[in-house]
Amino acid sequence: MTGTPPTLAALTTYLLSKTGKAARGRLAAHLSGEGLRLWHMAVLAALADFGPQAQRDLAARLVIDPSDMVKVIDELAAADCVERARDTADRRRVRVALTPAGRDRLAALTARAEAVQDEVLAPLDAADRATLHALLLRVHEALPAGPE
Amino acid sequence: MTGTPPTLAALTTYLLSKTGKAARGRLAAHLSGEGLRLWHMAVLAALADFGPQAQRDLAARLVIDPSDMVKVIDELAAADCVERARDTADRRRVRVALTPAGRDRLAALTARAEAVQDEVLAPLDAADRATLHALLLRVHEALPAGPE
DNA sequence: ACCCATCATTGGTGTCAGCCTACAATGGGC
DNA sequence: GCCCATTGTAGGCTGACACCAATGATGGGT
Repeated sequence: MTGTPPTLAALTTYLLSKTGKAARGRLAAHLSGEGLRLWHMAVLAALADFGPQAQRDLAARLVIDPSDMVKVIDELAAADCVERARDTADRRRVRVALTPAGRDRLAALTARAEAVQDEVLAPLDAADRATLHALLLRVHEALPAGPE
Repeated sequence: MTGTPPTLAALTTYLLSKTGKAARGRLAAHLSGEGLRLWHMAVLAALADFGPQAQRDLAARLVIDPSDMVKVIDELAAADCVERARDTADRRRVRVALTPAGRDRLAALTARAEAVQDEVLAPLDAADRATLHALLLRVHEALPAGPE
């Protein structure tokens, strides 16, 4: 079966959307096996890369609604991946920090993500993957921050 | 603000997912202005590329649930983009065909899609876009058909 | 001391995509 | 003629996602 209509396959954005969705879907499937969603991984990554943060700053950085961030942090805290502590200087703020367990969890998740990546990018050799990554990075950096 | 955590930006699949979502979102926004969704465009493209089809074959080709296909065709028919006709040989089947109006509509939509593409791929020159497209095409073709 | 802004939190809304069941009409094997 | 498979159709359910309003605690300016 010819599968995809050539009119669509000719659009780079279509391929981008389709392959991106495939990648996201696969990773999400793996994560849901552990009771996690993609936002959980994003939060863990942000904490690992940028250190402990006020909840609000985390939400702003990841461009997620603060009220949704609460739930994500709730679940991460329930899994001992994250610790909440009132900021002693400004007691309105809650400082969120990665626990050792959280760091391990993140390592395991990135390993899974790389496995998914190997699967999705199977037809490309190392050089191809590098150029693809570089191109996408340029596109991504030029994208406006928000979802729109 | 540093925006994206490096741990995530290092994953090609993350960039793929993010840029793909951006592209899809922008095009969807344009389409919704005309009361259409992405599936409508996909169906129009499939009809233009492969000719009139039984509804079931269309659904199988695009990997969409037949019951959802009904609604998409309903809306396309209401907009005079598509014609339904019972197959005279097998009266269970419905042959769906593109109308001239539908063909025009598709041309307008692909023009919009290319405009969105120009916007998203702004940081890349023509050569970069060509290599990106070629790489994505290889990845896409290697992807299994279904969503999983 | 007072007023307003900020922060985390709760809870609710709307949308959308994907999926699954039931059903009526039709076709085709036997 | 009978039984089962196929096709289009209708309807509803679910999970994810984004967004928004209200509230209680706190901070800080004046």
